Amino acid sequence: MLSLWAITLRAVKYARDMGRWPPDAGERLRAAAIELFLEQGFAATTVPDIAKRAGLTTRSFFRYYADKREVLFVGEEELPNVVAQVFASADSALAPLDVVRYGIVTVLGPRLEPLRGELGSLMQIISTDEGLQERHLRKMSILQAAVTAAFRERGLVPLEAEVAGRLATSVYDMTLAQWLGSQDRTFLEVSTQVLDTFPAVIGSAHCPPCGV
Amino acid sequence: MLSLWAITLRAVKYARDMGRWPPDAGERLRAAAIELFLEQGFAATTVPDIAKRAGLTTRSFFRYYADKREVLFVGEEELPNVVAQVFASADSALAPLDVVRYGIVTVLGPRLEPLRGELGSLMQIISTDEGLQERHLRKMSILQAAVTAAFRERGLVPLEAEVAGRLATSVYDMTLAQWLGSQDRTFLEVSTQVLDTFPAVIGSAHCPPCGV
DNA sequence: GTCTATATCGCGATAGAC
DNA sequence: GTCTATCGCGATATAGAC
Repeated sequence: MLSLWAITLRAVKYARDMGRWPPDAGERLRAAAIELFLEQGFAATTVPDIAKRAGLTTRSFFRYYADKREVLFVGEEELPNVVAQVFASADSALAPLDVVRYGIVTVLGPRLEPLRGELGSLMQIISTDEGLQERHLRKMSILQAAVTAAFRERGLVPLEAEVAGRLATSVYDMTLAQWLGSQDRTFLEVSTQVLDTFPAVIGSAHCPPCGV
Repeated sequence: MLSLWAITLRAVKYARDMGRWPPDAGERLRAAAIELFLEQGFAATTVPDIAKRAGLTTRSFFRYYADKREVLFVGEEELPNVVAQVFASADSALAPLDVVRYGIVTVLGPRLEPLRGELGSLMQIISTDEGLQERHLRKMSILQAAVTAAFRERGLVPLEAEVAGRLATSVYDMTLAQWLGSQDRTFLEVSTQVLDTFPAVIGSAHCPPCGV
């Protein structure tokens, strides 16, 4: 009975100004979750904790997120779009690694540079939990699949496309880690250093033009 | 006391019958799990199912494996040893990619070639479940860390070592997938093709000696 | 080995919004 | 009325505590 009253009162409270329910339930849940993860740690935070802070129930949490980890990976479904955007505007004469460089300079860098603080919080939480690290690896795997597909459409044979996709993903992942771990380097500075390391490690094996 | 007797009796019995049954509880649990995963699928198989088929209790399962996925990843802790074995015998003049080639030819190929059937079953199960794919990615990540550490001890600077570690892991992962997906190619044939794809994709981008 | 917290999800009911 | 977001209840399974 008491709970029925509470529901009714809350309903009345919101009916006037902003609709039946408080808006952006998903975003409120996400904010509450990140707060709690930072305060108490990921493992120590339960879904009921999160739901309570967001003013919702456990059941509602699972309507928005398949599991506790997903709140840290929203927006992932946009990755293929970002990849497509890069490839659509990239000069078709560019070598694979230069397509990656182009994408970082024109799209990834500008997008990520302003988000340093937020990304730092996310990666800091992720680093504390094995399950989250696995989830991060899957995210990279999804990105890799998207890049591989794009390189294939660009004309690379499947094996070359997958290699290119893996290279691109490695560059991204390494750059992100180095950048967030550094004090004052820009994303672009770090990315350039990472990119140039690949030919340095592999390049000595073979170079058709000069025969080395 | 009773359990001690049981263990002793079983040990004697198995010594006689030469492993007509799996030799120990962990291995019996693993065999039961893989059977059930193949029969009913990973998600549809519960830990009580596995324990029952192995003649043990749910509690016992968790004494041997941290979770349901781990039965498919036993032996992973040996990976760093394998890596160390390769690097210990590799000519110190070899370029990074040639160290990888050397390790595949001398250690990985001979080890994996006879296990094709078993590895095929494992990868087939893994491909059906997202959680298992994540776990596989973490296994690759652990391998990568081991290779990176080994390259660092070999004298590469950290960034180069990580690139080399990622390259090595990609070669392994791609080779495994291509090999298991093919009909009659050997692990070594596939690995050579994969290895040669890396310079082909990267080489044309930049070459310090000739400036191209 | 037993007990229990917690994650996850299916189902039906409810309360406005349109 | 239909639709949608949410709640409440309960069932199952995992996983860890005692």
